[in-house]
Amino acid sequence: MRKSEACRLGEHYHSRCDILKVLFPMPELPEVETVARGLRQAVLGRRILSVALGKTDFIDDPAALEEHLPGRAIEAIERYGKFMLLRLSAVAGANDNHREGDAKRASLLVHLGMTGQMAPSPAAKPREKHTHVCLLLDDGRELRYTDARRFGRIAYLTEVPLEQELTRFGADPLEIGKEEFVKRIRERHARIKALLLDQSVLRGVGNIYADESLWRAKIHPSQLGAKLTCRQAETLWRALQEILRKAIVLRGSSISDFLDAEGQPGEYQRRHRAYGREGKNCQRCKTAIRRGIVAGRSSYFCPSCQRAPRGFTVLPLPPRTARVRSPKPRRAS
DNA sequence: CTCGATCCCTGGACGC
DNA sequence: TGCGTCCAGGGATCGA
Repeated sequence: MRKSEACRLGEHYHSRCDILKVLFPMPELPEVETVARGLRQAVLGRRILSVALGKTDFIDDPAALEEHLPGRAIEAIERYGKFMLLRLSAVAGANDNHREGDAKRASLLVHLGMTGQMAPSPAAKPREKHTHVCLLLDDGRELRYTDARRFGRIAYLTEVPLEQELTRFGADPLEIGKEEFVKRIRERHARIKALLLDQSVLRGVGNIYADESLWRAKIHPSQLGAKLTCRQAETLWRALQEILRKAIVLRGSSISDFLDAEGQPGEYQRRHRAYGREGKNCQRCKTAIRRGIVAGRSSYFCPSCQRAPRGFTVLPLPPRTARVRSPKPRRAS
């Protein structure tokens, strides 16, 4: 239940990466979609034999995992916003329907938080540091969840609680229609950046793709939703969809540092136009991209293309030291 | 309704 | 080289 050193799993650190072991620094919709697709290919149909847990403070009900996962097969893997949904079979041979839901279908809800990773691994392979959930599969592999910061979340949910859980979220940004999007944005007085990040408005958008779509649509993150023109809101809708679709095709945004070995991390970070580009030129107008805090998050924007509402505070550019930023000279591998 | 502050947690960046 | 400090960031929560 709590962080007990006693139930800590292995501390070995091995950084060989399979194609599935990609570190996404902040998984949003495209990254989660990428992981879900990989898992679908790798573990669909496998049955869970047993469960081993490490730290469990990010798991809703750890005991429920140990009790209810063994014996179930992974029947489907879906993405819901930034969540992955592992659909599990009913327990084989159990047909006692007096046990409310427990023998029926259920799901494992997984949120990767900031640093979560989920990937299969040979059971014999030493567990990486911060591995907190290991699901032994019927093919001799383990489906492992590792998460250094434990900002993620894992929950075992039967059908009704799952439904209740999912109703808290807004529309999928790739599915929402233009009119609906425009309406939802323009009826709100919050800042557009806050609205894009609000999972009950849209599910799956995070800091990177919010900034990228706002840059593309030439809208300042601090602008109020209600103050957008219909035209602006429509442009934003289109920008958001195009960017998310492209990012999925490019397997999301990962960190260039991690691009080594045979891993095929995302490529979308190369396409970032605003996010993380403070001080660099806007690729439309050459003005230096700036940073400010909106909705409590770092927000990157072009002060020229994206006109700020009155009273917005831009953060001063950091001292430009000799930031040659050579990507880690070399690494013995 | 909306906002900001606070907490969770760790690794990486930075300063000395 | 090593240590201390600061900070990011998704989300929940609480008070203003």
